[in-house]
Amino acid sequence: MPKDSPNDLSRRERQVMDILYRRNEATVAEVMADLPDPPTYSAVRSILRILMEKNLITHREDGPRYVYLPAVNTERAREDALKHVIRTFFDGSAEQAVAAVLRMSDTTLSEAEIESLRKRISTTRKTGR
Amino acid sequence: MPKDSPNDLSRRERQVMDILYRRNEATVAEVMADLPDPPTYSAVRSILRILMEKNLITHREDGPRYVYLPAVNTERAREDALKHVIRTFFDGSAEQAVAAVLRMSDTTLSEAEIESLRKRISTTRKTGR
DNA sequence: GCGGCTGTGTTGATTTTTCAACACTACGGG
DNA sequence: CCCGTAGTGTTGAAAAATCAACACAGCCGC
Repeated sequence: MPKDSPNDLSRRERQVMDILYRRNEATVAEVMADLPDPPTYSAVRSILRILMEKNLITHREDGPRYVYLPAVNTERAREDALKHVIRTFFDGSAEQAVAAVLRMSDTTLSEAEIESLRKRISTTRKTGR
Repeated sequence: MPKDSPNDLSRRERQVMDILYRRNEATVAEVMADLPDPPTYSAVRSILRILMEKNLITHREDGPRYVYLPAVNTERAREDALKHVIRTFFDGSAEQAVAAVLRMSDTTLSEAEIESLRKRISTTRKTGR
């Protein structure tokens, strides 16, 4: 079996990574605030330290404190996440997955968004092989 | 923060759940075969036992052995997985997520699949608000 | 100047996860 | 009939993850 990076993370590590992806970047306090069943400040910092050691995140200084952010290309992380879901839940079929999203989103996709997707699909169709 | 069931699982537990979702059901041997860095037969059974205790999977007897399968509605699990990815990586925008899938899948989506999506989108457009 | 905040650095205990070992049962072949 | 194989049930040890405590530094207001 190929290795599957996000699946190598522990529970807390994954929760923290998700938060960082969601917020793009965050301070310790922000991560802590978003964690379910938040542990102490110290504990959160421990997890961040481990993620640093694994080179999954970096940090920059923002005045007096650190701001943490994912080390990888966000684009890449997104693709990996989508691929994983498609493979795990939709038998590898991107089409099925898209169909499911559309079904789920009936009420939330705006006219404009749908129109833009229609255009994109037309384009793909022309250029696709 | 709302609780986020799949994120409550440990590393191995999640790996096993993913395998079960992917295969729909599996024997211990099959799960073991699909696990990265597979531990012993016993170890795999331990994880399955724990997942049973958490009511995340069930098993049925197939002749001499057990076949394990996810306890929940697959449909529901799929939606949850998609929602999680959309929320975590696409800022909650289903449209962006779909666009990313289409971009990724240029070469793998067949004409027929694309056509069927176009139809689906037209429909959604008519009935959606 | 100095006490209180807010932050980081580091260490060690606790808890959970992960794993393997062992005992036992059922079945099929020689 | 007896052995080997292929399973399950159960237990406990080993490793990893999780957490909290403590020490220290900088800054701000009084």
